[in-house]
Amino acid sequence: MPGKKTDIKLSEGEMELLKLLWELGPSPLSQVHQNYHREIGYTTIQTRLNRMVDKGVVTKSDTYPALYQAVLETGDASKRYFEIVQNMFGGSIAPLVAHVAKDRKLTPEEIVTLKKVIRENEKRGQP
Amino acid sequence: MPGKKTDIKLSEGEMELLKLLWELGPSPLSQVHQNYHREIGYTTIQTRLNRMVDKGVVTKSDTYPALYQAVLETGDASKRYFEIVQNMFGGSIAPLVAHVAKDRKLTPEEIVTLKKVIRENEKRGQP
DNA sequence: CATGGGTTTTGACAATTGTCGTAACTGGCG
DNA sequence: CGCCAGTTACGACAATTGTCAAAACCCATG
Repeated sequence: MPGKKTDIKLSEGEMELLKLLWELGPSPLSQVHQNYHREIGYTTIQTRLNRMVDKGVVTKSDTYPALYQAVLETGDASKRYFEIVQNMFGGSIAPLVAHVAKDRKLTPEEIVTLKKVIRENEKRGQP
Repeated sequence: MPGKKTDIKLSEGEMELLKLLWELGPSPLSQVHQNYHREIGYTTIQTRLNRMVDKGVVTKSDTYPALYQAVLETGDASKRYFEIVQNMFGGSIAPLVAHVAKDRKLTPEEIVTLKKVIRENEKRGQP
């Protein structure tokens, strides 16, 4: 299938809003604005959000205070970011993980997840 | 000290070139151009590179075929990317790793590194 | 030293993004 | 119903980025 989501391009600022929408869930502009991490014009957020609607990564309800909602799933964005990281580290995420781990402790959950990932990967490697 | 590197902003395309410069080492434009992963105008690369020189992340020798060289270290960019990823996943890289592992098999080296990271992290956690 | 082929400089232009101001619109309330 | 505060639609503008063409330049070689 052509015209996949693959070619949508989001800027960092848009990613920021996407993340915020994930956290907040469907929200009216006012809420997104209030929860934005820094001082910024109301219509600025509006414009950004609307551009995202155009790109199809966010939907806007037709209710009165319209609700904006992320369409793109966390996984999709994950993917996009992975592409960036991939490009950066030549595909190896180990250095990145090492870097992260050096800066802050991994949570138990993360460790569990990582271990599982490794285990499954090894298993898949030697059938 | 103010005006730190912290505030330089590189686009994805610029990061791409930075990465290429790390791989190639100091290189003349022609080389950077030849090694670019896709069809693109010679002067396009040049413009991008020169803009990076303006930003101070790349130097350009004054020799005849001028050599471009990355100033920013791998670690710095790593850090920058980490910041993005951090912002994205709320700091947890586990999902990212999982995603990567799902798409392609991890190399033995990566597994070793990851395991080590986990081990050290656990150790640090329970002194 | 004149030439021809890479190299560099210039200048341009479109698309994207960040940022708003302001005008138009909607709904509840007095 | 008419008004006010909040919401939305429009449109504007600067900065950044991607992309190049064309002119100007430099130098080894004939």
